[in-house]
Amino acid sequence: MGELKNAFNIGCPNCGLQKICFPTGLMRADITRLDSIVERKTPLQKGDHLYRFGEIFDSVFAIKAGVVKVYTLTNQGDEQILGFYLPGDVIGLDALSTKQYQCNAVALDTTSVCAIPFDQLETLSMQIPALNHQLFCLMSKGVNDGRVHSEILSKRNADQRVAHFIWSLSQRFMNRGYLHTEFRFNVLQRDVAMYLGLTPETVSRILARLAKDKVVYWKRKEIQISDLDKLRDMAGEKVHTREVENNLNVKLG
Amino acid sequence: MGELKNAFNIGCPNCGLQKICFPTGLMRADITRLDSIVERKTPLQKGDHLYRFGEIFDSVFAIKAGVVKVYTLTNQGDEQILGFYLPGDVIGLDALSTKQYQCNAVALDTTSVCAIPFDQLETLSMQIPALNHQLFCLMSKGVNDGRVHSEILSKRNADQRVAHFIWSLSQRFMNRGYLHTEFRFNVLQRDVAMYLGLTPETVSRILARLAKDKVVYWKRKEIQISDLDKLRDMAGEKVHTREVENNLNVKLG
DNA sequence: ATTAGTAATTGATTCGCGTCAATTTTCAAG
DNA sequence: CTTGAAAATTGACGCGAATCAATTACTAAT
Repeated sequence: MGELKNAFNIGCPNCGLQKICFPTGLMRADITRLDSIVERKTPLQKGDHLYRFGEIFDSVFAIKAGVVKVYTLTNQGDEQILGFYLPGDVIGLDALSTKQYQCNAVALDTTSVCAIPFDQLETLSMQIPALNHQLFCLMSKGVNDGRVHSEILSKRNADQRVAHFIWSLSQRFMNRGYLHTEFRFNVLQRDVAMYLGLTPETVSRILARLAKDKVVYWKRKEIQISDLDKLRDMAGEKVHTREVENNLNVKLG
Repeated sequence: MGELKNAFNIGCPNCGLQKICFPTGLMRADITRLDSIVERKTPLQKGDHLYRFGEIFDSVFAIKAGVVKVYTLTNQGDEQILGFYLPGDVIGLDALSTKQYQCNAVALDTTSVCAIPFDQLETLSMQIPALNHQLFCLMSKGVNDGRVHSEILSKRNADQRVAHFIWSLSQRFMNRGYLHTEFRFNVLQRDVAMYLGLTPETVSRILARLAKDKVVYWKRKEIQISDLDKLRDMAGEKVHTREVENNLNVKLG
């Protein structure tokens, strides 16, 4: 009982997510200082909101366990889903410029988060250059993630979108040190469809085809990837060769 | 001659873009310190690149005059256009997390920019909290702009996309204190089409209809908006009422 | 275990926008 | 001014994904 109660109460210095969360690149002493301002919340149940559009921005959130969906409502009333966030991800930083949350964030599963009051975080980051830099990096990554999403939406067809989604999900599980060919992902296909700018029917048909072709099996909350290479190819993911990048690396005189 | 030569050499303290660029919210003395690290470049010609994908990130750029297109190349080789940037906009901040520029940035018109070496900017921002905060805000805005773009791409049809593009462009000219119903915008319709995830043919047809309906005339580099309200409606832009926001403003217990 | 409500599946049909093709217009270089 | 290449325009046609509709499979609450 006591153990269970404290399970979600592990501090930053002992957290398994240090490599991908805030503390990346911080000294041990600095992690302790960061830890001192972190508020560890009791776990959220499925359907609970972390924040809603328009609320006064006070904290950013680091996810320790579970899944969080970030979305807005269009004026026609339908959801625009902007992302699904996993343990180690930090959300809420986009509210900064307006001092109000610009989106809604809801737990899709039992979810555990750390809340970090932003004014304290900002004060602390003025004293710890590495923390400040880390904050910049997190936001910079947020911009880039949005760009990838835009590219998916504007350039790829339905098959590529679904393939890319599963492939990139797999990569995220891998980066976190989890099994990346077989994992639990408790998100409705309906939500994935919306995220990809597709309808549930289209996603369902594509998943049926992926199963028939023995590439991916996605049933209920379980995803199993049988042919990761084929999946990457279908996703149209570029293989990063240093050559290509260097050829483009022509300086402006 | 001497005047012309110095026209692009105005310092931050006298720059007309203070309200929308970096100096927002800074004290006069701080602006002077910022000014001291700014490198004012000679104007770029149409087609010149500010930076290219993969180059080592060293500076962010504030645009003083002209237009800059930011884009990437997909593995199929076609352009993914991520935005058009106007005077007062700051670009390059997304390169931060990887230390390499993640996009290409090219001048579409004679363009004047300030380059700000990022290591110096970061050092200075550690000494000036307001500057650090402003940097956070700029990046936060970048994230939100990306989200708006994603929403356009995933939820709106071709007519709404084009209408929204012109309307939002108009708003940006307004915010900069320029004429917002009649202005010069030296960007190819082909590029706008790519940005909107459409083909040039589709954009051309829609512009023809907008002209027939006496809403917008876009010929060559000139845009003239005759019916801004109609345009906003067509764009499907939500009218921000405080009521709606407050209704959503339900705190999590 | 039963049941009601939500999600997923599958098929038939529709339609918005892309593709292809042919002119016309624009713009920069000589 | 001339000329050639790039951009924009306009029309005909086809396809991919949305929509509509009906059935089946889950899930959670009684």
